[in-house]
Amino acid sequence: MLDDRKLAVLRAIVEDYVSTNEPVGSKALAERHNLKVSPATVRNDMAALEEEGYITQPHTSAGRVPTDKGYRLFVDRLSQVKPLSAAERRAIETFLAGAVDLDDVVTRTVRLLAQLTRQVAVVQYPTLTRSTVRHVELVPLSERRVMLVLITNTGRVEQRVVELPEQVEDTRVAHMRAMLNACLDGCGLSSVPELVSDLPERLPPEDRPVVATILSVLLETLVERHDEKIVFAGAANLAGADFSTGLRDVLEALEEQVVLMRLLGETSSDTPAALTVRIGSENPYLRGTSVVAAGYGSGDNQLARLGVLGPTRMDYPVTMGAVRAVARYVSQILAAS
Amino acid sequence: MLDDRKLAVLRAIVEDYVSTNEPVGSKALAERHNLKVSPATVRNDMAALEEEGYITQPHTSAGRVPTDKGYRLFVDRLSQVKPLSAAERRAIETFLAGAVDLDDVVTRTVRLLAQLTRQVAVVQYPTLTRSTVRHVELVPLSERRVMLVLITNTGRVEQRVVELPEQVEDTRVAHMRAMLNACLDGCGLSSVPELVSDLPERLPPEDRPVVATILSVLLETLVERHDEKIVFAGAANLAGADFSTGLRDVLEALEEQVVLMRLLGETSSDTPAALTVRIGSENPYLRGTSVVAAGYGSGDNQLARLGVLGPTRMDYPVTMGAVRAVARYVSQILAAS
DNA sequence: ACTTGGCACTCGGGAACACAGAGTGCTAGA
DNA sequence: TCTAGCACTCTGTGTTCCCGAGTGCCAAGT
Repeated sequence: MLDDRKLAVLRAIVEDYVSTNEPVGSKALAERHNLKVSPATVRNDMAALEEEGYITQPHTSAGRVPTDKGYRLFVDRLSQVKPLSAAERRAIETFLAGAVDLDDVVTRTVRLLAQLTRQVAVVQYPTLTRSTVRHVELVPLSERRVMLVLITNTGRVEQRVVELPEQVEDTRVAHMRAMLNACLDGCGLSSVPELVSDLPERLPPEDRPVVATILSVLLETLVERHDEKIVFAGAANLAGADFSTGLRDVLEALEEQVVLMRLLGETSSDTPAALTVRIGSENPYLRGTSVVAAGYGSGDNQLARLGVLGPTRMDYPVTMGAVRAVARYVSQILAAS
Repeated sequence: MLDDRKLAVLRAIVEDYVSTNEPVGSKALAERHNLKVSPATVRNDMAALEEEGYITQPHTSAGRVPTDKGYRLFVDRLSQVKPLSAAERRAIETFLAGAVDLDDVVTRTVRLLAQLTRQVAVVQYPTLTRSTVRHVELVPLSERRVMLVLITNTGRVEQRVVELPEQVEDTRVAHMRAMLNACLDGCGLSSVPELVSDLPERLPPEDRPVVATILSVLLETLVERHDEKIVFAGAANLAGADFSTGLRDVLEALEEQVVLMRLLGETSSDTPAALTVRIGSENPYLRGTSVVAAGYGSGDNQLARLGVLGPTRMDYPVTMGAVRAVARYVSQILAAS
């Protein structure tokens, strides 16, 4: 049904349309790409492609524009991820190397990605649930208050103030801290509820209410932060582009953690680090945009996702190259720290 | 030069233009506000106001539009801050009361303000320099690495990983922690450099290199975070409004911490909590926008600023009311925690 | 069987134009 | 000092017209 030349025509249409932002006609197409056939032939192919739903014309007697289906075919079969230039790779490396803590890594990453792709970049914070406890700290603030600090192996720090039901001396706090660390150190966060479930029972009765209070806050922290934090950058890049769904909708989606999460998508368990591309109507909520995302994380376990969001009409090979490269570098950084 | 009626005319022009977004003419003005004079008289007044530079006409034979100078006069002398409704106040209270930590307070505040004003809200994190040390924590991560955690009285937590020059046992770490806390607890952050300057000398020689390393990281943290973190929300509200300086510029400014900082302005030392309004060209960098800001903080010392950014054509009385109210509530929350 | 050139057709977008309406400035009168 | 009237000047809108890019289709060529 679709011979090689028709595919070549589709590829050419996508490439031209992406670079010019104007519907591309048969004549211009035949000469710009050396297809070695006449415009008339191209027209026939275009008619076939349109018949199949890969391209469409905005109105009669205008050039053709790729449909979501067309982009999909292009991404899947007609294009190759374009690797970054050496200069770009160096820039990434040096820029990310300067990060001092997890917050900084994430902030730098999202800015870097935005600048590299000239789109809106989105980065999800490493998921708590898949990381492990590195340390639990109890800091006495006053007689009846302690601050609970949870440090994970990804460098993430969560803290909460705990109001204690009774007055507790510092030595007892220190003891509880030792207790907690002995119990939890190195364990996966998802197994924490299980591990602490019988902890109060193993303690002297007088400690139980206090420890129970602390544990309830700890568990609450785990649950609350279960839905993950997401940051974005490069909103200014939206100014130029035009979205079928208004600019307002896009900006609103960016500030809605939940929507953003859905857009980034879940890490598919089989090929965790692979690039995911969602084109136009394939996206939940935001149908006028495309999302290119990838998982990242230290070593084998994927911690979270990052990606960019842009108009359907984007340069997929380049964008995919940038996302993939950044995901890899961030993974390296996290693994090293 | 400007009698009462002319001022009334100016006020009416500002109010009408803000609500309709269209140049306001003499006829409509004379009937909508009961000025008890004829359009012709209003025209004369308008001519005078234009002469003085308070209003201008986009083109001959269109209505008048306030200039920056006109808005300035309106804000300074012709309007009163409009207090929030009881329902709004309750909403603020309940919404902010649910915050669990400082991050949460800031996030909720910025969203609240954006929703309340339908503009872009900007909130600066409480300045480290004016807060005090509540606790310093050293958490051993491995033989040669500790995590330094700094907790301030505003609930802010800064953490850094410190690479030690030599292997250090946990007991020594505990000792250093006690040392540090004895030295710094309750002190203002700005006095930390001074306080720790002679600390190594008071220690046994074998501890000096390690402590010096830790201190250098501590000081670095203070310096680096000196330029403060700023967050914003409500960018979607920009979609409708039109800015003389392109939308792109505004979005770029929002992502530039430095620019944003300049826009919020410094807390004027004499009247710290007062509302600051910068109109159009009074703003550095972004001249097409207005900024309404106020300081906030627990008790007397102003910790940081918050505010909104919007088109010059905004409803100043309402916006100022919202900013003032939110600043007060946040201050309360911070003082209580 | 596919490709090519030719040709008539169809729209969108821009230029030219006219026109109504809103608003102004000015002058003369109350 | 205010008001009424009047002539003038714009912008925005609607209309018309035309050009050109692009198409679909057909018949001829390879």
